[in-house]
Amino acid sequence: MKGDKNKNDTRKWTEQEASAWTGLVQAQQTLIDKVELELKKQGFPSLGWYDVLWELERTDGGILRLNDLGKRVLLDKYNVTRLAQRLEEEGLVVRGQCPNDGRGITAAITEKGRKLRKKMWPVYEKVVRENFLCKFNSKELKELSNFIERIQASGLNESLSK
Amino acid sequence: MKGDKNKNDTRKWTEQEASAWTGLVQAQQTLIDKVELELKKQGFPSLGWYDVLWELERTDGGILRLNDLGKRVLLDKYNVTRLAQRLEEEGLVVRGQCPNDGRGITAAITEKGRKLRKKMWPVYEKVVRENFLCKFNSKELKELSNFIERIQASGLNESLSK
DNA sequence: TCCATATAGTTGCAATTGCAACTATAAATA
DNA sequence: TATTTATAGTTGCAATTGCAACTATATGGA
Repeated sequence: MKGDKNKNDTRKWTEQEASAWTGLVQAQQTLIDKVELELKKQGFPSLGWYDVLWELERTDGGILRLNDLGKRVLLDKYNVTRLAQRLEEEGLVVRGQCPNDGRGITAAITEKGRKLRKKMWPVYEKVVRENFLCKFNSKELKELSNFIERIQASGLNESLSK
Repeated sequence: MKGDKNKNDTRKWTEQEASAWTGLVQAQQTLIDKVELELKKQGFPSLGWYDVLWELERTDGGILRLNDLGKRVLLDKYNVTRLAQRLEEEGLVVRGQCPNDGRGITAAITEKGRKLRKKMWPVYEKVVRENFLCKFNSKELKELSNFIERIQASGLNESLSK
């Protein structure tokens, strides 16, 4: 552990590297912005709400612990707490005690929640299709997916906590 | 405009489509989260601050109008106003009147701003390299870039404003 | 069993973001 | 030139997010 300073040290990026990274960030951000804009334009809640409703709906029984929910939608726990609160205030979700674990709180999607999600879907799907999916054929989509999976595969030695 | 309802209408997504989209969103989010976490851990300001400083620094003269700045970092105008304020409070940027246009406000990076950005860079670059760049060789990176560019190429008929 | 530590969730407060209304200058046009 | 319309930026207020401290239950030993 001595003279290996420039092993993984700062380097100036190649054009390729810079464009891949900034492109990835900006493309995703722009897509998300478009989805959010369209949802709002049509009077729907944000994508964050959609994500939670969808994660619940796709789960057996439509119920999840806040903790699990948070992991799936990449939210910090304090934000899960509050989002669940807001969703409950709107009647889209019901909170309850977790049966096995005295610490656990569950969120279950309601009928109203399911209906709302279903109405939001076409709006969401249309934006993503027209701005993303439509640009790739099936083979390309697979290649892209493979690249992306590689990104997600955990890093060198990074902790995966969150 | 009559019976063309299901032309671009909602469809259920294929596995491929779903995984490409959610993968893209989650991968980018996870990467950004890691960068933010590491910056914070080392006592630096957020990525948003970095982006602004970098856009200024890479510009001739280190100066930009808030409007242009906002476009480059994908921020809404009211957020640019405020971010510029905060950066100025920290002495990282100086605001001024735009010479040509009476409405315009400029932001110029200061020496302190340049120094800070330079110190942040290795932290930022390390996270991106170890979690993203290192997973692709040069050829793959080029392919990925090409895919991403295709996403960015404006959609069917979308307005590009923002 | 008792204690230390880890995990789940909540909450107060500060910072940031989003929305809508507002001011001021520029540009277009009659 | 006078008038309308578009653009640049700001600001008050509400909603959301981030941080840190806190409560309560679980879990793993001594």
